[in-house]
Amino acid sequence: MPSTIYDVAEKAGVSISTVSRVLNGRNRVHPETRERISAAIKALNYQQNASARALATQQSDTLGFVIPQVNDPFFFEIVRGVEDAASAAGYSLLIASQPRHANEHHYLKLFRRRYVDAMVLAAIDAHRQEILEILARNVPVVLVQQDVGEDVPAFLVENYGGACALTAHLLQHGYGRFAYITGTDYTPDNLERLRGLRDTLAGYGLDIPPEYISQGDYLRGSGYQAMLRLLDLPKRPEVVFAANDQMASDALLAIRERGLRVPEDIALAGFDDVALASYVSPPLTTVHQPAYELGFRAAQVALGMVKEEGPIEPIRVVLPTKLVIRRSCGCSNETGR
Amino acid sequence: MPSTIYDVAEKAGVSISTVSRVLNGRNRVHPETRERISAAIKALNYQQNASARALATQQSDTLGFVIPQVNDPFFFEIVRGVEDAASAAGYSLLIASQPRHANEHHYLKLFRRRYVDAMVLAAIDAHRQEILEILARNVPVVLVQQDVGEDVPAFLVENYGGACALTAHLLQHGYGRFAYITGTDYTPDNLERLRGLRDTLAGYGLDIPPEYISQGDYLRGSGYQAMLRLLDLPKRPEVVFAANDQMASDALLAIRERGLRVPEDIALAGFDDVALASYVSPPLTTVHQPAYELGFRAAQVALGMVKEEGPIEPIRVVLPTKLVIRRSCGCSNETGR
DNA sequence: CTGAAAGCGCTTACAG
DNA sequence: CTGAAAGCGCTTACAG
Repeated sequence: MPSTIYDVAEKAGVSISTVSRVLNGRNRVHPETRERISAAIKALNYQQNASARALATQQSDTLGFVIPQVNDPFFFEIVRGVEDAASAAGYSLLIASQPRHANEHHYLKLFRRRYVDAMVLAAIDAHRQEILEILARNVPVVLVQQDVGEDVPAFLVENYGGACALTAHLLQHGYGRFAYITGTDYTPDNLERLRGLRDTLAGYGLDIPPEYISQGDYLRGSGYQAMLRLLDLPKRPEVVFAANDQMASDALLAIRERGLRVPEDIALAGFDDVALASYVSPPLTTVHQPAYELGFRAAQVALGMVKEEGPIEPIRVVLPTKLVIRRSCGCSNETGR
Repeated sequence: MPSTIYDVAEKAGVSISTVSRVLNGRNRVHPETRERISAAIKALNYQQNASARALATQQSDTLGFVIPQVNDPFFFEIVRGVEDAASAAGYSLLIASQPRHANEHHYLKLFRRRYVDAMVLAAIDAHRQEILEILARNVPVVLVQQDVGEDVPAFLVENYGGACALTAHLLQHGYGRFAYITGTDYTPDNLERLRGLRDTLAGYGLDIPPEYISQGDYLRGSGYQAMLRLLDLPKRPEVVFAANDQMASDALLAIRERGLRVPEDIALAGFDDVALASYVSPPLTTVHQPAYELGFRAAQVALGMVKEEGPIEPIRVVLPTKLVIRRSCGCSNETGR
């Protein structure tokens, strides 16, 4: 049986109020008394019961975090950021992963039980209504890589701008026939990236016909199939932009399997700047997303809102992306061209 | 203000005992009463307070999980397994990541507060003493990729056998001068793999001199430096076995940078069978570890022990590994030789 | 500086 | 089938 605050109080010859005081270190306690209590705590190997504390204080000191049920290194970078921010602030991390397309958002039920003082949802196909309800109860929610309206706090990334910068670079190489391997639309980034691609092409009087847009799902393997379809087109693309590095890497495998070379026969680019991107050969030209920072800052903001009074302010932060030039675009070294 | 069980009871015109009964669905309740209560729950959008429940029942329905503070895809596969097992059993997952070499094991303090009904520790440099203490309090802990003695439950992987099988295959190619890029010794696997390598070589009258063992740390980048040192040896190795795929992939970069080819000039192999292994070129011959299963089963066992009476049985499971032949070893296709 | 008491929101024997 | 009451282990005004 673990010992309780009563055991400590008894052993130290004081009331539990005083024990509680030294535990929480807020009020002043006579040094001698404090000493006795500390000794008793150590002797009994006493640990505060977190549930009892949570019940009494109405806060759990835990941060809820939800990610989609995928095995994407990009998300795990986000997780690391969230974890670091939480533990730096003295919070625990309760993680739930959410299957895509779940009709019931189980984690939300869980988290609404006050299990959690704040939550961050990463790339989750959240229902606007549900989130507003939670916010209305005054528990801070911040979204990462997701957007359900101006009135809910969100950390986003410069998807459009990143895609524009990348496309502009690709155009510099002189490519004219572009193809795009799409991700899914649970989150806004896929469409944003496509929009960046299209707008930039339009500025050069170029367009991208529907058959040059090949459907993938961001996950391992899908880029391979999508690339094969592109390769079967009467005129194969000169350059393909995949919505993430994973799909670009799979596309690379498909291209090579057909006996073609990257970038000589087909140039290639991805998005994310995941570790994989620099290990494939040729290494991928891509757009860096600050995944760790995304998670870290989102968690910081969510936790910061816990203490604040009044309604939650709609914060919206768009983190910059950065073009990373490697060799799959046709550049011969990593400093460009 | 979220509503409580009292609000529901009042609205339904019953006592809180009865509300609790329908909430937990154990005892029988008159269908009509149940109906009224369910309606009240829905109307008030009532959610059980998890802390209060945990305090009353003495269990939190959460599983604690600790991983080292590294960004290794191998660990994230384990995480997925643990998460799936936990949510299948109706448990939440409390995650903590533990810096290597931390003098204070913060997560342990946290988890001992009864925050957690059971815990699994993956590849953590745990102190045997601490773990025995926890076990003594009757909270199940199971280790993954770690071993602190026969009396604490652990899920391990056939590291020795895997290394033997790999080495045997490499020997078949006729290589004689072997090198090893080591990982760290926080967990037993590095030494086990080296032992497998050595024993198998010994069977052929071969040995591996100290200068052919190059120190890495499993993490990104270290394999590059370790390989460079090997390349600077008067006689470069014919084949190098890196303790994980990450280091093997970095070694590949180093070899290529020196203008050498894999496998023609130097053959290469890794361990883990992480996604990266099949994307580098040539793809890595490696040893598959059932990471997801490791996590899933460890969590299942830990959770299973929660309900059981009496002392915790020392379970010890060694999961099989599997040789995965690709091309970095010198085979020309993926079916071997 | 310290203690007695109420309260946080549940569950669970115990009666009936 | 249902209710009253005690208890889970804390915190926090309120007195003193």
